[in-house]
Amino acid sequence: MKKKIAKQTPSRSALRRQREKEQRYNTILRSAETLFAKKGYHQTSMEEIGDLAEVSAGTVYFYFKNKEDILITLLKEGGFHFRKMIGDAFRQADASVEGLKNAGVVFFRDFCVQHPEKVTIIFREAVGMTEKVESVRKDLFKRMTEDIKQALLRISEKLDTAYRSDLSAELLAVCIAGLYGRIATYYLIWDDRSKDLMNIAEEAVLFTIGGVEKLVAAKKY
Amino acid sequence: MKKKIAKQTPSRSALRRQREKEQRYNTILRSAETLFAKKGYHQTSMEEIGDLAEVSAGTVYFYFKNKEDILITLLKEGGFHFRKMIGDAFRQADASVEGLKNAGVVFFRDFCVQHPEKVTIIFREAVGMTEKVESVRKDLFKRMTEDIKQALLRISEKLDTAYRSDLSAELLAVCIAGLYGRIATYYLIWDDRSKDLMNIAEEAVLFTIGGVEKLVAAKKY
Amino acid sequence: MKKKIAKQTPSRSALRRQREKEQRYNTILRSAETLFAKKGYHQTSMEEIGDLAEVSAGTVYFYFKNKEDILITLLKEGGFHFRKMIGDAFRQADASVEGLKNAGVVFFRDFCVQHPEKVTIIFREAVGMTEKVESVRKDLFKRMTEDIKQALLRISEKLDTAYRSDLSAELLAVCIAGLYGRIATYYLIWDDRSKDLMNIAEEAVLFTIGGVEKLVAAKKY
Amino acid sequence: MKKKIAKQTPSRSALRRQREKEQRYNTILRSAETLFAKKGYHQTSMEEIGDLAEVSAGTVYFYFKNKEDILITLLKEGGFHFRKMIGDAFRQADASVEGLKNAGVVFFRDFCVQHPEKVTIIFREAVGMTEKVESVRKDLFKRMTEDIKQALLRISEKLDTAYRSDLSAELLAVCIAGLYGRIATYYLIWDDRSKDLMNIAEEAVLFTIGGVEKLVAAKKY
DNA sequence: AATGAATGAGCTTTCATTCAT
DNA sequence: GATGAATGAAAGCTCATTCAT
Repeated sequence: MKKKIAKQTPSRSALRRQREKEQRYNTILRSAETLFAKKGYHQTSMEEIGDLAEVSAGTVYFYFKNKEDILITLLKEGGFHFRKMIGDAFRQADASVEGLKNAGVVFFRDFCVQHPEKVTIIFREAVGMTEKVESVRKDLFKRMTEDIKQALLRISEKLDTAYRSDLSAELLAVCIAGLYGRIATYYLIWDDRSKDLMNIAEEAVLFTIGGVEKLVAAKKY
Repeated sequence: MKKKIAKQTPSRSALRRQREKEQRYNTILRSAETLFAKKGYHQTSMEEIGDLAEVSAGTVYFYFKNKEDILITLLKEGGFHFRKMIGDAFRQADASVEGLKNAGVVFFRDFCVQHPEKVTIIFREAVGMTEKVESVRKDLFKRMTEDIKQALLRISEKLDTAYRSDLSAELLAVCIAGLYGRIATYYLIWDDRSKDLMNIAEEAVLFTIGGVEKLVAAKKY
Repeated sequence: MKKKIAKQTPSRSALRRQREKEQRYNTILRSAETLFAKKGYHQTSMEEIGDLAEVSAGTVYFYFKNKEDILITLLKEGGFHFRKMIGDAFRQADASVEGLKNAGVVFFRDFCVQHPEKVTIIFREAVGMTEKVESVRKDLFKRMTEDIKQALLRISEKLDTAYRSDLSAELLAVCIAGLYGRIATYYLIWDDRSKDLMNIAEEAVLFTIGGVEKLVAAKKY
Repeated sequence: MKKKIAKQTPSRSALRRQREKEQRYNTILRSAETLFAKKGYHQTSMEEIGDLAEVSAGTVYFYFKNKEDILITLLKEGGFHFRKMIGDAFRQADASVEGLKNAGVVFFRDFCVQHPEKVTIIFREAVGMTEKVESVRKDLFKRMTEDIKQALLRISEKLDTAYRSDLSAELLAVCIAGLYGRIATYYLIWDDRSKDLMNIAEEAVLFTIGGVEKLVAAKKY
C-alpha cells in the first residue's frame, strides 16, 4: 500500500526486519517440529511452542493461522525436502537400477538420519489427524508414489523391458514407499539402529530390486 | 437378609447377567471401533461412544478404565485377530513358499476386506497417540515382525537355505510388514480399490518372494 | 431410552432430581440476568455466571449451549412474560380505550418496576449484539407491535371508527411501543424515578390516547 | 541545524500536513462508522478499521486513544449533527406547532435517510456498551430531550397555554424522542421502508401533536 | 507520522472423568 | 450396574494495545 515512489532498493533496516521476520518464522517452525516429534502433536500446546521459540503464544498466531497450519506447513516442508532429495538421487543415477540403489541410500542416510524429526512428523504425527492434514498427507504420499512409479517406468524403458501388468508399476511404487517407511519407523523411531543403517539400506535395496525384477514380464524386442 | 454361602453353581439369572455384561462390553467396543475408524479418535467423545452403544457415558467407564484403554483394547484385539489369521495360514501351508502366498492372500482378503475398521485403527488411529498406545502398537508390530521372521526362518530351514546376513530375516520381516501395511492404507483407506485387491495381492506376493529370494545367500549342504 | 416397562409414576428421587435440575437451570438463568443487567453482557464472563449460581463454568455449559444462548433465552423469556402481561390487561379491559390505559399501567407498574433487569436486557443488553440475538429481538418487537396493532384495530372496530390510512394502525403501534420503551429507559434505567411512575404512566397514557385519536379518520356509520 | 525561532505564520507544507492530518482523522472515523454500522462494534477489529482507511492499525492509535474513543467520538459527532439539524428546524419555524412538524420531517428526511449509519450507531451500536459510552449516550439523550422540552415550553408560552403538570413538558419530550427513535429503528434499520417515510413522518407528527394537545391543561389568560 | 511485529490478558469452549443416587 | 449431572483443567484463539524503528 504505502510505498514511497522512486525508492528502488529497500532500506537497510527494512531488509534486516524482513530477515528477522523470516528467522522468527523458522524458529517457531523448528520449535514446533522438535516438540511434535518429541511429545506428540496433541501433547504440545501453542504456549510451549512459543516458549521454546522465545516468543509469546500470540506471536505464534502472527506467523501461523492456527496449530493445524503449523503441522501442515511442517508436513509439506518435510515432504518437499524428501521428494527433492530422492528425485535428485534418481536423476544423478540416470534412470538405471543404480538409481534405485542411490535413492534408497539417500533416503536412509541423508534423510532419515539427518532429519529424524521430519521422519517422525511424516510417518507418525501427521497420521490420523484432522481431515485436512490427512488429505495433505495423502497427497504427499500420492506424489511420492508417482515419483517412484515414473522412475520405475523410465528404468524399464531404458532397459527395454515391460512390467507384468498395468498395475505393476504403481504397485511397485506403493510397496517400495511402504517398506522404506516402515524401515524408518522400525529402525529409527522405535529403536535407534542408525549405526546399522547402511547395512539395512543395502539389504533393503536388494529386496527392492528382487521384488521389482519379479514383476518384470519380459524383455521387449 | 439371606445369603447363600458357598454357592457352587451360579444361578440362572447370574449367568444371564454375566452374559449381558459381556454383550454390553462388546457393544461398547464395537461402537468405539466404528467411531474411531469413521471420525478419528480425538474427534470421538466418550458420550458419542455411549450413545451409539445405547448406554450413558458413565457406563462406558464401568467397562473401561478410560478412553485410552478402549483404544488399547481395540488395538490388542485387532492385532490378536490379525496374527491368528496369518499364523493359521502359515501353519496350513506347512512352512513353504506357499505359506508366504497364503499369508498375503489371507491378509488382504480375510483381514483387510473383512475388517477395514481394524485396519484403520491399527494403521491410522493408533499412530502417534499417547506413549502408552505407542508402546502397545510398537509391541504389536514387533510381534508381527517376529511372527513373519520365524516363518521365514522355518521356510529357509526346510529348504535348506540360509539368509545373506544375521540381519536379513528380521529385515525381510520388517519389509514385508511394511509393504503390506502400506498397500492396505493405499488401496483401502485412501482409495477403495477392494475389487482389484486379489490382483494386487497376487503381485504383492510376487514382489515379496522376489525380495526374499534376493536375500537368500546360498544353499546349505 | 432405558425405561423400565410398567413403571407408571416416576420415582420420588427421580422427581426430586428433575426438580433440582429445573431449579439449577433457573438459578443459572437468574444469575446471568442479574449480571448482564448490572455489568453488561460482554463484561460478564461465563465463570462469573457460574460463580453467582454456585456452579462451575462447565456446568453452565451443561444447561446452555453457549453464552449467546443464555442471552437469547433471557430475551425470549422476558418478551414472553411482557407480552402475556400486556395481553391480559387488554383482554380484561374488553377492547376499549380503557384497555389502552390498563396496558400502560400494567407495563410500568407490573413489568418495569417489578422486573427492571428484564427491561434492561430487552432494551439495552440485547441491542446490537450478534445477528442471531438481533433477529430474536427484532422478532420480539414485531410481535409486540403486532399485539398493539391488533388491540388498536379491535378498539376501532368496537367504536365504529376507522384509521386515517392503511399505515396508521401499524404506525400507532410502533409509536406506542417506542415511547413506552423510552420512558422505561429514561425513568428507570437511567434515573430511578419509580416513585413518580404512576404519574408518568397516567400522562403517558393520555399522550397515547391523544395521538391515537388524531389518527382516527372518521366515525363510520 | 537551523531552527526558525518565533515562527508566526505556518509554512505552506505545515499547512498541508495539518490538512492531511485532518483528512486522515476523518477517513478513519468514517471507516469505523461504516464498519460499526454494518458489522457491529464488537465484530469490527481495529485492523479492519485501519484497512478500510488504508492505514495500519497502529496509526489508528495515533488519532484515537482507543476503540471506545472512536465510538464515543462517533456518538458525539452524530448527536451534535442531529441536534443542530433539529434545532435549526425549530428556530426557522419560530416556535410554533409548525416547528414540531418541521422538526419531525427534518429528523426523518434529512437525518435518518441521509445518515443511516449515524442512526444505527446512536440507536443500536452505542447501546449497552461500556459505562463510559453509556454515560455519553445518556448525556446525549438528556440534551435531546431538553432541546425538545425547551421547544415545547416556548411553543406553549407563545400560545399562552400551560401544561397539565410539572412533569408534562419533560415527559412529552421523552415520548417524542422515544417514538421517533423507534420509528427510525423499525422503518429504517429493521426494514427499509424509506420510500414510505414521508407518509410515516406525516402521521408521526400528527400523533405527536395529538399527544401534546392532550397534555395541555388550559389556556392561560 | 506511520508501521507492523509483538504482547498477553482474557475469553469461550470442550471433554475426560468422577460420583452420589 | 447404570445414570447423568457436575467438575475443572486445559486449550486454542482473538484482539486491543504498545512500542521500537
